[in-house]
Amino acid sequence: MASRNPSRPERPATLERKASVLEAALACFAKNGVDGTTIQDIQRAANCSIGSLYHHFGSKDGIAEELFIDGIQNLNHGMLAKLRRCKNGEESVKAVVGQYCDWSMRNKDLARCLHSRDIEFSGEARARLKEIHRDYIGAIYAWFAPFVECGEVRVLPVDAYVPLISGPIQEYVRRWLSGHHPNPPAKVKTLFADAAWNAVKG
Amino acid sequence: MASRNPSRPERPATLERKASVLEAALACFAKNGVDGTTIQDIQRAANCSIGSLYHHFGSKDGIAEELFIDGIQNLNHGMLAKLRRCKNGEESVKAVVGQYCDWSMRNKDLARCLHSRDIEFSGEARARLKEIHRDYIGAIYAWFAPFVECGEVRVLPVDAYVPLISGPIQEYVRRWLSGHHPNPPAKVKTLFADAAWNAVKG
DNA sequence: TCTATTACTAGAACGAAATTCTAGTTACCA
DNA sequence: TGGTAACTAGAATTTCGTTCTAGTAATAGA
Repeated sequence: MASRNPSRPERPATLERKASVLEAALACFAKNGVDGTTIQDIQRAANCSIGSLYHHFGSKDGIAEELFIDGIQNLNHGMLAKLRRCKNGEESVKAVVGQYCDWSMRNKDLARCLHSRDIEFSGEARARLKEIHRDYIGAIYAWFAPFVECGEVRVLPVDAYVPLISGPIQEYVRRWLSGHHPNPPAKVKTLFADAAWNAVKG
Repeated sequence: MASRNPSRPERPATLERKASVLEAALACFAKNGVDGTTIQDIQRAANCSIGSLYHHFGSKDGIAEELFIDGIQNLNHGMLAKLRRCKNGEESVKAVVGQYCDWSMRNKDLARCLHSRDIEFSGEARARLKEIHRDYIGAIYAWFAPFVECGEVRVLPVDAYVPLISGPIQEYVRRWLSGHHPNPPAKVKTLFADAAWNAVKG
């Protein structure tokens, strides 16, 4: 998309407009889901024209993609920042659960967006997500590697760690977000953190 | 939908046709996702007319709904059947994990359908699902209640059991189905079953 | 300051895909 | 054997994402 890789830099007002569109879109997505909101909904909520939307984002999914990617990066950065303040494996594992729980409660709409499976990612976005995920997982494994080496954390198939540690809290949050049950995840945070630690401690 | 609540009973050939449509639709959904397949795709694959599809299912989502509901019921029945052959809490908890794993591997396409979030359920379908879920959860809790009472299984917030027991295997299967990693869940089945038991044993 | 370039806005036109409508045809029951 | 309702068929309509065309406005370079 030439329009999204301008040869001349963007104008100052552009960032503001994009941000306002993203905010409006997130509100719409939160209310009616991605598939349930039309371009017109977003257009009206953001007070801008169709042309403007397509100029900045290229497509409806482009908007969702940007929200999704921003959201994931925000979540990832927060997680790594939290981890770096931990002293050992136990603290780290429990921090992962706690941080996921806290972030989801603080960013309910965004969390709902990350859980929704109905964004048709473009090849470009898929590649970007893969890269983000690779970097993130790399950083996470690098952080935990020493704890595994010294025996504080069990040696397991690599694909097993994330489901064992984050699976329960993710599932709980997913159910909470979709209105399946009313009890916010704060209630089970430490319970699930303990369970996660039990599942992977050496 | 009057056409789906006929005042006169359905004809014998109807079930057959509906089944062939569902089969064709599942194949399409598995290949291109629910959003990625058109009514025409299904129509061609099932060798029937648009009118016929709408007569029997009311909408594209109606087809997806029926697959989804059939799938969930199949999964649930299998689970309960398996549980009833267990002698104690430990066997039961581990059976839940194992059965979910086995079923997902045996019914990959259906499992993918159950994990997909892009079916827009009608109010009617939502109600039906709620009812199915209520019955199922009721049966599950009834099965486990004695083990909790005798202390073999821990007392926990009710909403915590499912995520603690099934969260990890569900997350693992989800990642496997979406091609995130290539290792089939059989590899971690007993590992996750043990973890589940550890999380809830008394 | 003037001018060329390009970001940006706007909304009408277009096209694809879901759904509805109309016109039958076929099976079953009285 | 006639009436009724399930069922089939596909053309017409609608909805909605996207593209196109025609501008306006900011900025860089002369």
